[in-house]
Amino acid sequence: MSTRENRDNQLSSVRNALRILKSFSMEEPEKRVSDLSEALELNKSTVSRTLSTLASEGFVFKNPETNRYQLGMAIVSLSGIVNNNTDIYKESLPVLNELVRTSGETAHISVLDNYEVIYLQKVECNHPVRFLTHVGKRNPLYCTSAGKVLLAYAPEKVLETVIERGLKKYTEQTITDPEEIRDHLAKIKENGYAYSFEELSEGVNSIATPIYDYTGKVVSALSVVGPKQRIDNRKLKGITQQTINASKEISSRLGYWK
Amino acid sequence: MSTRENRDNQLSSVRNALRILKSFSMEEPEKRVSDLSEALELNKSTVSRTLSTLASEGFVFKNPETNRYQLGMAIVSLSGIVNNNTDIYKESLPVLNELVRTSGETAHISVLDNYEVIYLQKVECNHPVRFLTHVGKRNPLYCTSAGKVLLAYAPEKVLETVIERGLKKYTEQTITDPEEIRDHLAKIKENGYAYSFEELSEGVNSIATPIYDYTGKVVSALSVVGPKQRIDNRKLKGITQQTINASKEISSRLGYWK
DNA sequence: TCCCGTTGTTGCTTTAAACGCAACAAATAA
DNA sequence: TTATTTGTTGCGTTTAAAGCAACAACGGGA
Repeated sequence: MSTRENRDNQLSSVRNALRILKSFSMEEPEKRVSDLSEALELNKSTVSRTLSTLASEGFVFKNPETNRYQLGMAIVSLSGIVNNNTDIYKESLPVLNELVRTSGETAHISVLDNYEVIYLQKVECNHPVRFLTHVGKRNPLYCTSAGKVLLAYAPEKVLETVIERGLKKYTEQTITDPEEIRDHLAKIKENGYAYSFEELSEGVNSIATPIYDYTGKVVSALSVVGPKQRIDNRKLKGITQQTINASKEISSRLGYWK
Repeated sequence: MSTRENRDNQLSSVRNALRILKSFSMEEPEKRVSDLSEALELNKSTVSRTLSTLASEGFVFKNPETNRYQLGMAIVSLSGIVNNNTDIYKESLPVLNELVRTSGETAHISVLDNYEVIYLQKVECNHPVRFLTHVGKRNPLYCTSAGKVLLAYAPEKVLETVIERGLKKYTEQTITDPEEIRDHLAKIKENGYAYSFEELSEGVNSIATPIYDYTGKVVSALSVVGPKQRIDNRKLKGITQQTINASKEISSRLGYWK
């Protein structure tokens, strides 16, 4: 999990800028000054000047056709640096490709960040069902298979915080009882893999396993996601085993011996 | 090219924060407060407080082992949004894969940003020669094949600026004469493809072709890069044709009809 | 292991810079 | 076209960022 301390003693104009950047989303990739001004409760002029600064450094880009702002290429430059310095990123791609080939489903690598699961890498299968997830997407920890794996191996304190923040019921299957989650995570640690059967989205199942680094710490999760029609009882065992094998392969590439 | 105007009328603390983010690189992915303070000529306390703010929003991450700062996951989240809203990104992957399979060399998609070429996407070949480029990497426009393609089809003003900024001689083959570059780019536009024979790095050749969007504008370049031993006279014509075909395929997927 | 040099953070004061207001310009809608 | 909403900029006020310095916390070396 990342450091989110020191809420005080911070630079408010920088915070404004970062909040502006974060307010862009897959659904709303283009924003206007007024939108941001209203949403973030900042003065129009503050937003305008902040965007101007962000634009001058390439973090946002003013679309000359729509006159709206969108995220800029500086973001891409920086993400390339993050990726290349995340060992998991480098080592996992060939293994992911192979897993997608054998399982026939989309696979992801994800890590825990700020009490959420964030997808670092994705290899899509050929089936036309798409865009459930994307690189950079964040999801809750307690109702995705990858999130549950990460949560199961994370310090107890993380689970406490997740529970404190509330367990929202996304579907009929979402576990919202703190005690039930605790038992569930204990079992995941026992088994070495996690399932999510429609716990976040109706009709979507997934399987996840932990990835260890050379220190023996769980640093990320490998997950296979697909519609429940394809990830069904008949195929479950096979895909689970393939996922376990793949995560063992990635772990060993990261220097984990066991 | 992106907007880099309004050097005045900007928020200096935001600029500091963005400069700090940009100072991370592939070679130096971890930075200390003092490093940044010295490099950017900012007071230690300013850097410390800025980093603290960046950390609280997840843009940097304080490595608890080394006590150094590195780029954070918020960057990855945002880059996912940029990618998914760049049409080229979505449409090019399968074509790139096929091109890498047939040509046997690494292929990239790149765009022009701030008078540089930036690589948006990369599919690596199986050969063990690696890490010449990476997603997010920036290179000069005038001595890479992708850069020259983008430059050839960009407004004249861009070339003017590039020349004004100076044409650094990276190798014996780098073109540093403004008149020569003009003629060279004119020929590229005539041919519809560009070569770079060791113009940026000794021993590295590349081939690039333009990608058009539905408005008929060149929005990006497709390039194939490899060591000169493999991209030699014998193979050049074949790979050039494959690259042309692939870029036509991507262009048509973007709605370009011709 | 201990020590010393270097580094990171924080309180406080000064000063500079960010904010809000308002007016103008520009774009969009009617 | 006009009317209305939206984006930018100048200016004065006020807040907040920068700099200094002290302290704490590492880290390297003996």
